[in-house]
Amino acid sequence: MSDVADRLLDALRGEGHRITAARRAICEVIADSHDAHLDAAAVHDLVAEQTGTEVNQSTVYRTLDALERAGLIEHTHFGHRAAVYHLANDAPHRHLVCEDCGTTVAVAARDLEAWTASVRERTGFVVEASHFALTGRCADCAAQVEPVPDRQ
Amino acid sequence: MSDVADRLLDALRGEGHRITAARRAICEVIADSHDAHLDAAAVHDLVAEQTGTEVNQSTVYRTLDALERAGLIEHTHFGHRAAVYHLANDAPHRHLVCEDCGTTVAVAARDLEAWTASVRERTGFVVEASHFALTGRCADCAAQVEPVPDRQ
DNA sequence: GTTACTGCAAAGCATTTGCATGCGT
DNA sequence: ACGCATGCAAATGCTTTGCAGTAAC
Repeated sequence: MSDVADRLLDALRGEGHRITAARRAICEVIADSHDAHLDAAAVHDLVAEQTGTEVNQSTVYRTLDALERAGLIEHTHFGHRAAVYHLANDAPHRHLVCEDCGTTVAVAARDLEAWTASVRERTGFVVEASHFALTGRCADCAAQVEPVPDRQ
Repeated sequence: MSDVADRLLDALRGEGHRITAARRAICEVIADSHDAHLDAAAVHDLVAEQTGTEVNQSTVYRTLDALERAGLIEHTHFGHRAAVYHLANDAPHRHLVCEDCGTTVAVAARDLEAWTASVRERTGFVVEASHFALTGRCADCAAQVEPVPDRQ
């Protein structure tokens, strides 16, 4: 269907993997989901919904793993919830997750660069902030905790 | 024993909680551990080692939870590993965890403030970066991946 | 015809919870 | 004596894994 799905499948094939109905279906869902952030359960459900293929959850995990090893997708941990997957070529961004309501906000990766660069210089540590989301409180929830937030 | 442990116990008592042998032992371990970062299993084991009291793991969790609700300790998630606990009055800092070897590095909280302030201004989101560690690669592991890291 | 992929079920890990007993107050 | 705190075991949620059958190459 979508050329994105084909690109994923071609890449898998290129790594010597076999193309199966399950993988085709999973790649289609991933390709269609665009910038949505799906967890493994969501991928499983969407595969059933969109393609009519019933794929075992283990297979979903294994396929997502294969796609990730191939550098095609990446996963991010949103707080305590299940890991979410997205295409690797999305615009680099960091995720902020509200600990109260679960709302997520994306911010451009670049804004953090000054800080990560200085950390790297001082400690040698290379921060890869995209794998784990940053947590905190969204505007609404922060307002509830602190009704009249001073602009500091 | 330590006055820190007594402070913890007093605070618990002040909140209407009962002081038991288990809580006394757990507070002693927490107080002694100072700036170490212990997970629930480590607390459990240290309690047995240091105080000779065999406390059930559930009790450890429940006591740590009580201490946290009272604002006496805080917990942080280090990557995929179990949550670690530390006294709440430690110097504010952020944790960097190496995804390869697990090494942790602490950096002062202040350095991130410029970024969190700008995020708050633009999106209203209040970043609380201490609850989840930031991940990446420590100097050694980064060097292995990229033998001659250019200083960018 | 290989052997990678799949489904299934079970295990893993950190953490939580229901319930009956026991101990602090 | 009242009821919170404990131990125990089971349940939870996400993810991984062992195994035998099946299908892709």
